[in-house]
Amino acid sequence: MRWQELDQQPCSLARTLAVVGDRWTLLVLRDAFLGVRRFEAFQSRLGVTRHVLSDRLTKLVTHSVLEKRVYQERPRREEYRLTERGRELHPVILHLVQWGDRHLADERGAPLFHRHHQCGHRLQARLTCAHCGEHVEARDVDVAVNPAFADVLP
Amino acid sequence: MRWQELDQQPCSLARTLAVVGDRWTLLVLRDAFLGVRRFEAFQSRLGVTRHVLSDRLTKLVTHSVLEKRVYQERPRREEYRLTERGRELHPVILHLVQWGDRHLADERGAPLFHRHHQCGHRLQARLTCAHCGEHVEARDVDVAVNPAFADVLP
DNA sequence: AGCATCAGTTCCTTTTTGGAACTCGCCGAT
DNA sequence: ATCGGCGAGTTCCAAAAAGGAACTGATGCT
Repeated sequence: MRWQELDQQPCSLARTLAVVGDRWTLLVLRDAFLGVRRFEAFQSRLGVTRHVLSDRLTKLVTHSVLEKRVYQERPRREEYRLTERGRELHPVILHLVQWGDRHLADERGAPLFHRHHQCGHRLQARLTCAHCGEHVEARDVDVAVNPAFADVLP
Repeated sequence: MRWQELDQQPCSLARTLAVVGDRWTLLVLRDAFLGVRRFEAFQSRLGVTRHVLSDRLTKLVTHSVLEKRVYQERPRREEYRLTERGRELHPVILHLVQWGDRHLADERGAPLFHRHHQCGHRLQARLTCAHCGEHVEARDVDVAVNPAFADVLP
């Protein structure tokens, strides 16, 4: 299979990665969550080539993760802002960050501190079940094939 | 910046992506969570080239996300199993899957159904604060630079 | 007129992927 | 004892993506 054909797979992870799984894309989103909106700002913060950045931003706009908004006429300039869809990717980034904080930090600890605004404590992310509210781990999840996909999935 | 230098960045997201951010890596982990352990099985399910698969598995073992375990001598054969570190990446995959379920599914719905074993309901993942238990969204998180990194971070 | 800013684009080189075939150790059947 | 098969890779080459640096185009500032 080619990476380009990922969006046609009968798998939500594959389809999602077709949108955000390219190199640099999640780093662009990290910066977007930190408030970055302009091309130049993304470019200088990430150090990614302008070519690749342009490609990633365009792709994110195509999939409605970011939206382009005019912030100045004459000369016309546009910036990129997270959409609601884009904000829904926040848990993904937060869990990736916390995994790095736990396993890849040096003696100085995590580069950034995350605090839960409402309770004031250091944020430790947990995945819970929206129905019962309990903490969920990999072993607590039963996976079943949707019968509508029974012909293409094992 | 080159993608290879990502692991030296003062950012946990960048460092984590240096481990799991390459093409195919998260799909390998998806299959690992579904119980796949053998090279041939990963290869035929993913359709990725053997070359790339070999590279990704080796990298995941290097970072202790998977471990290699002998399951047969003569001829010696090894399989790949998730470690505790690897299992901690489950929330990342689950959130990516649910984002795809919500935004990229066709009329048949999600390809896989996830059920919370303990409560029996369809699993809807939520990120909560381990301290107060409340649901956390992007806007509820205050980010601050760790003073130990003040010289290199804005 | 000349320089600067921002958001890209263009051109060319270096890395990564993709695809297919090949290796190695061993087993079991002919 | 040779032949084919299995499992886990490795090798080789072509195609695609990323890296680097310079260039464009509209406009505003001095």
